[in-house]
Amino acid sequence: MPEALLEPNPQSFPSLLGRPPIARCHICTVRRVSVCDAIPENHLPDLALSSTEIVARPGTIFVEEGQQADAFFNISRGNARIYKLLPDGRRQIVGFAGPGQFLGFADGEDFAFSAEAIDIVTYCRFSRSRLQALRSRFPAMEKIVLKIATAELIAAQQQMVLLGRKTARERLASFLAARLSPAGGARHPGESLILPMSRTDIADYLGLSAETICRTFAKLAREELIEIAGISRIVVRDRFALEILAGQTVPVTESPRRSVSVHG
Amino acid sequence: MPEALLEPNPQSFPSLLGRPPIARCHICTVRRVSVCDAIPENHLPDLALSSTEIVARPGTIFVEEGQQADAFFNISRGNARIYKLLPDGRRQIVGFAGPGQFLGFADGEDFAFSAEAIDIVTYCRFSRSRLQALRSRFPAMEKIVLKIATAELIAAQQQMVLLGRKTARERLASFLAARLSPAGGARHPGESLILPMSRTDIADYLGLSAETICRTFAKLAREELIEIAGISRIVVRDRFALEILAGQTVPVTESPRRSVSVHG
DNA sequence: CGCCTTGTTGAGTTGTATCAATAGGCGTGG
DNA sequence: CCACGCCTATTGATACAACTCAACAAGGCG
Repeated sequence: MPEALLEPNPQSFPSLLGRPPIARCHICTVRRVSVCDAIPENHLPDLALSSTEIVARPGTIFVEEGQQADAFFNISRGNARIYKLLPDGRRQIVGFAGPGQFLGFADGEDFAFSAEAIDIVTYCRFSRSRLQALRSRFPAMEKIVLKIATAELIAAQQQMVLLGRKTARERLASFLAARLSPAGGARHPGESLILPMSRTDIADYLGLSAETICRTFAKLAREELIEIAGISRIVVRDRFALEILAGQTVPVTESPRRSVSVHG
Repeated sequence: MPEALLEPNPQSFPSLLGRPPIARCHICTVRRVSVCDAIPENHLPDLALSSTEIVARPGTIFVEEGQQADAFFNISRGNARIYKLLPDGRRQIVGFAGPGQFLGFADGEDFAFSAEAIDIVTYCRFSRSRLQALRSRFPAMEKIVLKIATAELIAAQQQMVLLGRKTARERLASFLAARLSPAGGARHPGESLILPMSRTDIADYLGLSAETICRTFAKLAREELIEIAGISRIVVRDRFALEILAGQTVPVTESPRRSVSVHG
């Protein structure tokens, strides 16, 4: 692995990446799309001093379910899987976190999820008390945090529909459709998607087996909705068909039918 | 239906229930377990004037997915199903809301869920702007709202594990276990549960068919984990076995195994 | 007392999981 | 530069949990 930046430390380590910490937030590429956007430009040095930048190599578990929830995290580079385990090891991935993603919502004392680096992940760690202080000083941050929690809740409910009521085909279509550029955006004839996670990760996210993911990818490719352009690159050939399959369109106003058959 | 309180209005209607509105919050039975707990006693009249109390009869859809999200709701009596629909009518219930429950989190302009009364539901409606005003005046409310959103997010992630990775048997056990009095509480030899929702509701909540719910109830009863003491009353005979089945116990610290077989 | 909705049970089907074997990528070392 | 080893992906064969369809029972209400 050509990671000149990484130390022998087996897990992860604080890193200044060669820059004075006080300027870190000024040059942060995800600041404007993260919680940190709540902090005015002239207070960025405070923000930098309130957090620690950490690099985690692939496979590093940097948040663990059951551990004391004493910090929040903001990912600046790379991708992580967020998951929960059953006692016998069955895994459900509840989300993937990429650049700009805020992590750390906890109900009680402990984290209810684990987070593991998929590729090389760089993130900032805020101790709970430091973030608390920032939230008091900058009320905008309180609002942004609530906004993030709300958005995650809505997304989680959407995922419940997927897990509870969609077929394998519909699940994979939903997964791909959600990763395309925002709906209504430019409709390129073939939009390319990079999937940093493994087939097993996708399976554990969609509540399926890795084999079913493979087979369903292959089927969608045979039907020319997508093209498998590499192990982690998918070209979307028919975005419209994919979105219809995903069933994201708002249902018409009509009295709800219960327990509708999928196969009828 | 012996509902002397209900008017001919087919949907729902504002109601003062014969009391001056200004005193409504003082006598509210769920105030201390809801967002309203953030308002000091001496400001309760303001709270009462900021909201409208409404009664909805069974089957009334009082929040509809896609409608403009211009209000929040707090249930004071009764039970509602919170659900999302797919275009062909398949339904996923994302939660049941009972007394004290706060509703109305929305990401964008519109509600992402519908809410329908199961039994007679009494709720208070706060227009978005009124609640905004209250949140500005009483910072404690902002904190409570965030706390509620966080708790819902954690619960939603837990439900994703259920929908994505548990068997029918485990799902039903989880459903029942979650409805028992808090873990570690008094372990009555036979705790009685009242389920206000139908088998079909339970099915749409657990991502199963109504038939599977019936059969699984029957099986758990044959094995004497529970007793079916009426169409909506379940007596839990072996709480411990139920909780083990549910798999709520925190997993041991161990490297996660992916895609573990359930049947092996 | 009979209608109508909801719940229960049975029989058969099927989507997806499991088990198994092969193929493909990629880094390491000869 | 190619062979080897290891891990992930893919494809095939089979099994089974849960679904669908269907018939009947139970309960509530007019």
